[in-house]
Amino acid sequence: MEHVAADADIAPVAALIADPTRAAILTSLLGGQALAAGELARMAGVSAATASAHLSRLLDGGLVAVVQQGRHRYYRLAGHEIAEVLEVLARVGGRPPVRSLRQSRQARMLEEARTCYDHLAGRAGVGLFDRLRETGCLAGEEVTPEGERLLGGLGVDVEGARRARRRFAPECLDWTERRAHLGGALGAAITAVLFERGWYARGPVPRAVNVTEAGREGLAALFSGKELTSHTPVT
Amino acid sequence: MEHVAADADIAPVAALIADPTRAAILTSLLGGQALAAGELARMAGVSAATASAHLSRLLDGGLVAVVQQGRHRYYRLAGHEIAEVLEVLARVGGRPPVRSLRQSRQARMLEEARTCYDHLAGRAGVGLFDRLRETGCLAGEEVTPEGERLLGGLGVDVEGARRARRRFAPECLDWTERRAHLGGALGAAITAVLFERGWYARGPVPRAVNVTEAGREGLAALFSGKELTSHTPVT
DNA sequence: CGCATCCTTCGACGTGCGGCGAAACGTGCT
DNA sequence: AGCACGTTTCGCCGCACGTCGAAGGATGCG
Repeated sequence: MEHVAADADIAPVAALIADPTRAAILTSLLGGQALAAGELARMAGVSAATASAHLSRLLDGGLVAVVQQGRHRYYRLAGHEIAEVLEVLARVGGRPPVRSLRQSRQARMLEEARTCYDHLAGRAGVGLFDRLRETGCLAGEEVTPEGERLLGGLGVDVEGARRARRRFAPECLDWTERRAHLGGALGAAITAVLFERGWYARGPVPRAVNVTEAGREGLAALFSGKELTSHTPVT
Repeated sequence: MEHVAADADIAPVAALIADPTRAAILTSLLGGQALAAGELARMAGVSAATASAHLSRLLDGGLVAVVQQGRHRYYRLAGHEIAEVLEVLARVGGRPPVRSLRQSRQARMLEEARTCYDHLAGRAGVGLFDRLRETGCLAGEEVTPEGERLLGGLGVDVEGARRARRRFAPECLDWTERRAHLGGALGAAITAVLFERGWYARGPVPRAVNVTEAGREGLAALFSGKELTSHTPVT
């Protein structure tokens, strides 16, 4: 390299992400939750030994951080910049193959609404998140009294989610929308209710979901200030 | 992989960047200029055969694009998203040690005005391109009679550029501005004149250039409707 | 204490991939 | 046509790395 700015070596970092198993581990961690080494091994579909080796490399590569808790070791992404890298990488990685019509239809469905781990993502996911914020149901990582009333009326066990071992209401980066949607225990609880009520239904494509007619109406009513079971106006 | 996001495979893209030689090639291309295969081989410090293999993989990985010109094959990054990936990757891989003041100053200089292969790029480059379009000197890939008069008065050999083997007046994507500037034979011819007249001067940093006082005045006069040598008003 | 669980280290195996030289291909120059 | 040059293709070699089973610490529970 003679003339060009001697930039940072990007190769080592890229190499860490380049392995499919490590990539699976990292994307599993993208939700923001810290996961135990064993869980990550299962998710990536490799033995514990293999996962351990990968986590070791990711660790001293500075891509993940670890917290020991009892006999578990919980790994998480080392910072939001790491999530950024994965996001932008996914964007170009997803592109180039000029997908078939069938695939592009599926891709559009996934962009519209899908499950991310166990909560809602895509346009539907960030939309829901935005509305919860706008209406003052969510403030930071906490549910306001107002939100507690609205979600409780829906049938969401907010208290149960709060007691769960996972993080309560973390933001989860959405790669198709480049914005946050609701993850964690609360995101999962809400999503579960949406399915129970039949407001969302799983589609033919693996992670794709569709809003039902009932869901459209229910959500509109929910955020237009009407209670669901009773008729007491809000605010 | 059973439940977790099977989003876009980031691993294959990362793998393409993971090799030091390919990383060197890609960062060499980050300047925006299209470089010949042989040049890239020299820069990366490998044989032509090796570089060719890498370029081939980068090509069908969709990271670079190629333009054949005579017996040369000029490679460039496939798009601004690729540049983005490299930047972000460099951000986390590169020692967070914030760039020195000296380096950030250099970076700003490059954003303002630089040479892209042999023509003007950066804010100055796209600005010049915009003005040529606005004033009706350029229409598509052609120079209008009006443009011919203006450029001819400047001292640009438009006819010579038109006879050149390279493309006459292609748009060249500018990474820092994310917009087009003027490349090709005409872009090079104009840039050459700007240097001859002393309107632009090369700076201490490799590809950086600076507009001179004479250049500021000359360009202002040029586009305000005044001829340079004669005094015949335009339009 | 002793056992179970979780995680890591060790040793060994297979393969994938980057490297080069030589030859083939295509294009421009005379 | 013939030569020169840039680029790609073709073998071939060697190393690095991902994989696993088994053994070796840790830690928590009864």
